[in-house]
Amino acid sequence: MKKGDHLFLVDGSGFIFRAFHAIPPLNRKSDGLPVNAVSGFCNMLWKLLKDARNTDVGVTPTHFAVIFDYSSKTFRNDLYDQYKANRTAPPEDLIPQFGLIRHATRAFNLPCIEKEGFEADDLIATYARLAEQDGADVTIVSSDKDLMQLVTENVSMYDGMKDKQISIPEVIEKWGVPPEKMIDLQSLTGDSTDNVPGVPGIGPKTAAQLLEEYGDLDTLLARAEEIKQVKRRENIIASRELVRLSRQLVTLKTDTPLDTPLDELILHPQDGPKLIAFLKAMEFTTLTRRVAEACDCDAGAIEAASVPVEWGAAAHGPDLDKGEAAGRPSALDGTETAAEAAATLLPAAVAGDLSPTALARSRAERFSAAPIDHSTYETVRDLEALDRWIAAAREAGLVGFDTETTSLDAMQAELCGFSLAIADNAKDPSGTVIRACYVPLNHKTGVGDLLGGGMADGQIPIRAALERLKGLLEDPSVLKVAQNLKYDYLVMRRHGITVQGFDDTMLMSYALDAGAGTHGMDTLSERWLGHKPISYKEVAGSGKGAQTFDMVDISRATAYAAEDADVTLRLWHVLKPRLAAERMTAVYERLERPLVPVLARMEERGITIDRQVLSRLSGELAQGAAGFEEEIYELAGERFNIGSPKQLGDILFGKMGLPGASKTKTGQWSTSAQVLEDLAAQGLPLPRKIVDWRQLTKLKSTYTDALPGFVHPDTKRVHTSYALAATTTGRLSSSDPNLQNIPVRTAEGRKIRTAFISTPGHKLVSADYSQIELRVLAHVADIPQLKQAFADGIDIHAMTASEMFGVPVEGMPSEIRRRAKAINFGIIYGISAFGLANQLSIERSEAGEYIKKYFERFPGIKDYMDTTKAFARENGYVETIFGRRAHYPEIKSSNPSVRAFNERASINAPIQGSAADIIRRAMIKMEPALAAAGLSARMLLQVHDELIFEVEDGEVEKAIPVIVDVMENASMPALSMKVPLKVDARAATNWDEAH
DNA sequence: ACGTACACCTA
DNA sequence: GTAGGTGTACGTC
Repeated sequence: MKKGDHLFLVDGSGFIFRAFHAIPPLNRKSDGLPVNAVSGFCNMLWKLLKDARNTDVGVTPTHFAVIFDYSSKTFRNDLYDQYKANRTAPPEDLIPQFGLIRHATRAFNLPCIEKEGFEADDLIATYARLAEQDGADVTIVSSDKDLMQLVTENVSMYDGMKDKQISIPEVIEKWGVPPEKMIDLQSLTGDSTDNVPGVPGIGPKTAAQLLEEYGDLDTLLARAEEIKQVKRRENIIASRELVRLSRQLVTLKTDTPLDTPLDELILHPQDGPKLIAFLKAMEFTTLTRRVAEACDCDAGAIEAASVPVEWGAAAHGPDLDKGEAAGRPSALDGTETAAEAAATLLPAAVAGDLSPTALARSRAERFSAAPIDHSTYETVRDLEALDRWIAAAREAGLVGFDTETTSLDAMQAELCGFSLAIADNAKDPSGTVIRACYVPLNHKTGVGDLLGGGMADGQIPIRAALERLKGLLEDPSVLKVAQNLKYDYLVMRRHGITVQGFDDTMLMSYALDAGAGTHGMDTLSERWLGHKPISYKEVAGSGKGAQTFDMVDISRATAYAAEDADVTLRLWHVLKPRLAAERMTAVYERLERPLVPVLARMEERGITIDRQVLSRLSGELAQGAAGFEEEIYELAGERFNIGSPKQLGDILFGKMGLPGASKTKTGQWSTSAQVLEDLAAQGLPLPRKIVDWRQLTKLKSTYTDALPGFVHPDTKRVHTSYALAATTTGRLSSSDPNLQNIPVRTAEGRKIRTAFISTPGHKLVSADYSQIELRVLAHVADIPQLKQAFADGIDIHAMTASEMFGVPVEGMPSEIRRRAKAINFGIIYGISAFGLANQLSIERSEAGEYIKKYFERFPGIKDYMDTTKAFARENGYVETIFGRRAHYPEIKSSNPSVRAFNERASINAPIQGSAADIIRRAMIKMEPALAAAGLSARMLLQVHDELIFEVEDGEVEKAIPVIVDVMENASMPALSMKVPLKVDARAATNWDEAH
C-alpha cells in the first residue's frame, strides 16, 4: 500500500451481532431458514460499499476486508482462563447464519479474513498498523470500544449504524482519554462482557480522571498509595496484578501472523451476477433489485446460487462453541444446586415412600434435572396453531399461562401477547417434558430508521385470539397456572375476560416459605429448577435504553415469554405436592388463592381523590414551609439545605454546638425528630421549627404533590397495587401509591384524608377492628384478665394499668394509661427494656421493672413468649392461629442482636399474622355476603385492620351491619375465638370523617 | 442511573 | 420493641 490508499476493515463479527439484533427474526427464507442477520449484514455491506464508492464523500477505499473471529479459544485464554467466560452461546437462530455470512462476503467479492487463535480485533490491529506504516489511511468499520485504541491521525473508525466517524476527538469526548490511553482505561475498568477483571468501583469516569491526574497506568499503579479516597486506594492496590493482566488482555496484537498479505486486500470491482445469484438464493428481493439496478444486470436471467447451510454446532465450531468452551453454566451445572436445595429444604423421605413428602422431593429432583430448552418454543402466528394449543391445554386440563404487556402497572398495561405451557405427556408421562409457546398480538416494528413503526407481521388479530383464549381462561375445569396471577387477572379483565380455575405459584411459595426468601419467578426458578431465566433487562433493556415489550422482536419475545410459562408450570409441579406434604394446602386455598380476584377487583375500582383539595393543601404547605425556612436561616445564621440531615447536623451540633448530640450508625449527627424534640423541650426555638418544617414538607412531597400523579387517565381514580406475598407475617402491602400510610395522627395530616372522597350519591364507609392484635394475644396466650376485659368491653389499656399499678379504672390518670398502652404495644412487638425505655423516654432500668411487673401480673404472656421463642428455635418458623407459617431462618444466629431481633419478630408474627388472616377471611367473605344481602356496596381499600367501602347513600344503613357482621365473625367457622372481635364502622363523604 | 442512608408516614 | 413504602440527599456508576 502507499500514501493516498485507503483501507477499509470491517469488523465482521460485530456486524453479525448488530444485524441479528436489529433485524426482526421473522425474516426467514421460505424454507424456514432464519436469514435476518445475513439480510442485515448484506444491507449494511451494500450501503457501505455504495457510500464508500461515492467519491463525493471523499473517502474512497482502495483496499477492503471483512474480518471475523475464528475460534473462541485464543492466546488470551492462555493468559487468563476466565477470559470471555461469561459469554453465552449464540442464539439458536443465528447459528446457521455464520456460514452464510462468509458466503455473503465472498459474493460481494471481498476478502474474508479469519485466523485460528486470534480475535478479529487482533487481525484488524495488525492490518491497520501495517497500512499506516505504508502511509495509507485506514477506516475501521465498527463502533466497538475495544478497537478505539487503534485510532490515530491516520486510522479512524466508522459507526455504520449511526453514520458517525470516530476519530481522536470523538474518543476523547466519549471516554475522556485519547486513543493511546484507551488500553490503560480499559485495564482499570475491566470489561464485564469479556469478563476482563477491573478495579471494583472504578468506571470510565473515574478511570479517566485518574489517568488525567497520574498520566498513565504504570505511574498510577506505582503511586497508588497517594490516592486520597480510601476505598479507591485500597481497591487499586489490591487489584494491581489483575490490572496488569487486564492490560495484556485488552491490548490488541499488532503482529498477528497474516495468511493474506495486506496488498491482496485490494478492492476488486463488484461481480454483479455472482452477488445477485447469492442474494436470490437468500430471497432478498429488494436488495437483489437494487444491486441489479446498480450493476446494470438482468436479475431475472441469473439463477439463484446453491448455498450450503451448516446447521449444527460442529459445522462451524468457531463462533458457536463460545458459551460451552467458556464454561457457561449449563442446565446440568445448576441442577446440583437445586437438587441440594430440594434436599435441604424438603423433609427427608423414606425409601420406597409414596407419601406426599416423597412425591414433593422427587418432583423437585426431577424438574431440576430436566433442562429448559428454548429451541422447543413455538411462536404462534395463526388461529389454527392457537386452536391446536388451546385444544392441547383442554386435553391436559392444566396449562401454564403468562401475559406480556407494556407496563408493570396492570391498570395501564397494554397487552402485547401471551404464552402457554403444556406438559407433553406423549413424550414423557411423568410430565417433566414441557412445551411452550408465545402468541404475539401487538408487537410493533420500528427498529432501525428505515422501517416505520407499524404492526409486526405474523400476528393473529387480537380480537380473534382473545375470543379463543377467553373460552380457555374462563373454563374452571382447566387449571391455569400463573405466577402472580393478580396481574394477569387484571390485564385480562380489562379485555373482558375473567380467569376462573387457577393456581398461583407465587402464592404457593408464599404459603410454604414466607420469610425464607422472596417469591419472584426468577428466584423460585433458580431455587427449585436450578435455572436462571432470561431476564427482562436482557430482552427489553433498562434505564434510558429500555423499550416496551411491544417493541421487542418476536423471536426474542418468544424465548422470554414462553420460558416464563414453562418455568411457571414446572414450579407448579414442584410446589403443589409440597403444599400437601407440608400441610399448607388449607392456608393456600383458603387464605391466599381466593384473595386474588378480591384484590384485583379492589385495585380495579380504585378510589376518587379530590385534586383541588390536594392542590390547595399543597399551596398552604408550601407557604408554611417557606415561612419556616426564613426563620430557620435567621436562627442558624446561614442558608443551607434543611432537607439534608448531614448539613443540618453540622449546623446544629457542629457550628452551634447544641447539647444532646447523638450519632447515627454511620457516624453522622442524628437529627431525628426525637433528638429535635428533646432540644425543643429545653426551650430552643430552632429545633422546633425544623420539626415543623419537616412535617409540612413531608406531607407536601409524599402526599399532596405525589397523589395526583396516580390518578388514572381514564377512570380518574387512584388504583393502588396490593402485594400479596411481600410480608413475612401475612399482611398485605400497598404501593404505587401506598394507601396504607395516609396520615391520620395529626390534624394537619388528616386534611389529606379529606381528599379521599366518595362519588356523588355515595358514602365512604370505614370499618375497622378494635384492638384486634391484643384480642388475638388474649386468644393465643389465653389470658384470663384480658379475655374478661374484652368480654366486658372494658378499656384494655386502663385495665392493664389498673392490674399493674393498682389504680382504679375509674378516674385513671392519662399518664398512667399511656404507659400501660405502650407496654401493651410493646408486648405485641416482642418487648425489650431498651425499646420500652425509648418509647416512654424513661430509664432502661425502669422499663425493665415495668416488664417484670407485667409478667408477674400476666404470667400467661411470659409463657406464650417463651413457648413461641422455643418453637421458632426448634422449627425455624412460627404459626398463626390459621396455620400460616412465618419463617425465621436466622433465629439461631450466633450474633446476639440478630438473634434477639428474630426472637422478637417471631413473638410478633403469630399475633400480627393471625390478625392479617382474620381480615383476609373477612375480605374473601365480604363480596358474597354483600351480594346475598342485595347490596351494591363495593370494597375499595384495606389498611391492615380497616376496610373502606363505597356505598350508595340509600344502602348505608343496611350495608354497615352486614360489613360489621362479616368482619366480626370472620374466623368462623374455621375457628371460634376466645374473645369477641369488635368492629367500628361509620359513613361519610370523605375518608377523614368516615374513619 | 442506581443504591444507600435517613427520616417519617401507616397499622 | 413488629410489619411495611416513599421522598430527599448523596455518593457512586
